[in-house]
Amino acid sequence: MSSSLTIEQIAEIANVSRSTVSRVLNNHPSVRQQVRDRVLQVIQEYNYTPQAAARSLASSRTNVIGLLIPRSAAFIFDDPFFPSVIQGISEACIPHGYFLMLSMLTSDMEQNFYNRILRGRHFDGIIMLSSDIDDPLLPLLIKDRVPLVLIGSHPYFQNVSTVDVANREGAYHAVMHLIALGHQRIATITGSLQMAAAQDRLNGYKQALLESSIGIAPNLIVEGHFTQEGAYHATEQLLTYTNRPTALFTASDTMAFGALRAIHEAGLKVPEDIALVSFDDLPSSLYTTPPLTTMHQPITEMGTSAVDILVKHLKSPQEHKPTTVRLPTSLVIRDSCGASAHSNIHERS
Amino acid sequence: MSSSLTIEQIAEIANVSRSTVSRVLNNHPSVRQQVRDRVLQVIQEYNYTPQAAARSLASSRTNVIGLLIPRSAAFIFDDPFFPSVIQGISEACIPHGYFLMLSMLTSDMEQNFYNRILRGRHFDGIIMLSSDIDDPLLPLLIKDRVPLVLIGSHPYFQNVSTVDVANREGAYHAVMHLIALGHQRIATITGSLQMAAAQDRLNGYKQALLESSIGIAPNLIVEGHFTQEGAYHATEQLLTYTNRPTALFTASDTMAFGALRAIHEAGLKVPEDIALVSFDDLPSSLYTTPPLTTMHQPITEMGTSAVDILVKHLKSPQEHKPTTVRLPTSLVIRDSCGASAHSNIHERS
DNA sequence: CTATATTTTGGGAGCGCTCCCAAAATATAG
DNA sequence: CTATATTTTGGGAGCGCTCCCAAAATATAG
Repeated sequence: MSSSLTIEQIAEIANVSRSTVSRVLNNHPSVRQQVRDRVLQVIQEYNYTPQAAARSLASSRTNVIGLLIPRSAAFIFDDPFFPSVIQGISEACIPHGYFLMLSMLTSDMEQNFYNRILRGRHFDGIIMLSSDIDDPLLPLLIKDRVPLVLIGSHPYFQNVSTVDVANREGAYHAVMHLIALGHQRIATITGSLQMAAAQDRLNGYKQALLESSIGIAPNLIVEGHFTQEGAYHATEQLLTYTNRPTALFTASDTMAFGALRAIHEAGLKVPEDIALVSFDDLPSSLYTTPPLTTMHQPITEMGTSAVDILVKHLKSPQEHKPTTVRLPTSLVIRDSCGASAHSNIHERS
Repeated sequence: MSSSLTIEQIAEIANVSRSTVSRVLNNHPSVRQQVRDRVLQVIQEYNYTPQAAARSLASSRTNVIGLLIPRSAAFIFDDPFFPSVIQGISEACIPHGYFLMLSMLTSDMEQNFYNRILRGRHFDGIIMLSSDIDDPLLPLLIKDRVPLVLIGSHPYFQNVSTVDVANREGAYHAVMHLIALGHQRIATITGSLQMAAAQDRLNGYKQALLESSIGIAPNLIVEGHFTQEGAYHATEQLLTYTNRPTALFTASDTMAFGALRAIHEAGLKVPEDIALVSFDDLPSSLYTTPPLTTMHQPITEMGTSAVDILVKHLKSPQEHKPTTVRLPTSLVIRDSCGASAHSNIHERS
């Protein structure tokens, strides 16, 4: 790579000291306008950019945010939910002047990661996505007071900044919608119950049934692990029952895709034979046959919001308090629930 | 964050010099085994990790690879192709000890990026994905001799390491498959013709027609911009013709999804009314109605391969020569082409 | 044994910044 | 005008490593 000038050389050309150039670079106010302009002009003319490593070493800041997803890359990209969050995070980093470092790890690598990356000070703070409830990394991060934002709340680490949606309430409304359409025998395919979001959505399902005086049938609750394949097999199982469910709530759109496939392959129709409501509102849920009725969650905004919280923490660490943001969900009614007369109505939840 | 020891302190504890610890950290051979063991034990015991910034400053290496995608994040994540490549890259970085920095930029940010990131030496080398033929960044990178690997070949910068598939040949075989099934009136929906892959696939389409003595009808070639929406509208247009095409080749699976939607909405059936062959073999192409016949390309391996080339370049820069890898494609025959008797046969191309 | 070659180790210098304190320049008060 | 307060600037020190050269330790030859 072509070598660049150093701050010292820029200073000499602009006829000021190293310190003054540094002040200009860091927007320090105490530089005369006239001097500042001259320095900026030299910087521009010589295309100078300070070297990240030198800056980091001197200031112990990196301007890098680590995105930590304790899952294999294969798993992450099976579900379009993750790319959407990453998009939100990536876009939000730019205006704040932060860079994004992506780390996907399986649990066996976590300890190693912790040492190499975190103690190596590769970044200033971490956004953690899709962690299991008992992920061993989380207590370590908290103990070491690493600036941290979780996407998806955690049941017992309360003192951490978190961005989340109202999972229980959302699931509750989704299932209530099916009940309002007259369904009584409603199955659910849950996500990995290791994850808080899956538990919360299952609880919303149960709450809706109980409040409507419909009993909870354990055999109508099947774990689908948040994957298409998992949901496919779960649906196959549900369809073997002689007393088949008339409606299904899947805890993610990706699982709805798997469920649809199993239902079609069984020669059944959605929503006529089995009504389907899901959770996520991924872009592609518009394009399934039939298009999905699904609980919209603002996935990209979750990413953006996490960056905003983390950056605020990093910029003024002394006045930092753990912040929790809960973004709203809203039911998007399309064809899969059988209420298509009301097509495209959004109900806030 | 909790503070860590420095190399100097580790050296003192292990009763050796700073230099010896450094040698152990960097696997330098000239350290007595006994001393090496003692140092390693101290490192382990005190959980020491060298600070990335200090290392970079002293060695002018960062151990970070930049993944540069000159597209908006929204565009990238519309097409599951990108996540798959990212997955391959991300997984390949780990065993080499490199970290991955993700940069998605729209073209108006490129100049700024170039200065801030590249001159700031945030990384040792770059993998560039999905660049337009006339992307202004590419000549800059080449001129500055930045270690670089392109995913997707470039028509006139020949002297760059590249990972690619045989796009023209793949498209040729895909279209030949339709011709072999008896189709004569075959349309194609192309990607952004700004991109080499789109041009190559279009050329493969043309070659197949010409070699089979089928004329090229300009109104059967429509640009779909590699997006679902673009292909949806392109298909709508194709379906208005009184002399409708009997077969369609879409240059990406994501575009096939859009085409399928338009065809279904027009009340037509695939493959009965219109046969469809596509390019990519994304995981979800298995789950469309009907499942897609599509030219498989090893997307994840493209990412892995790019990392391997780049790392080899970085580790021994003096013996580096631009390397080109062309990965094979193979036709996966499912139902959308109407040849389902032969279902699941793979033809190498 | 000694002289020489080889292996192993230590420490100075330097990478390019920021931070802090003191000095210089300038503004303000009287 | 001078004395003092305030703003602006300069430079030393230091961040924690690697790299290089020279010194020390050890192996080998005779």
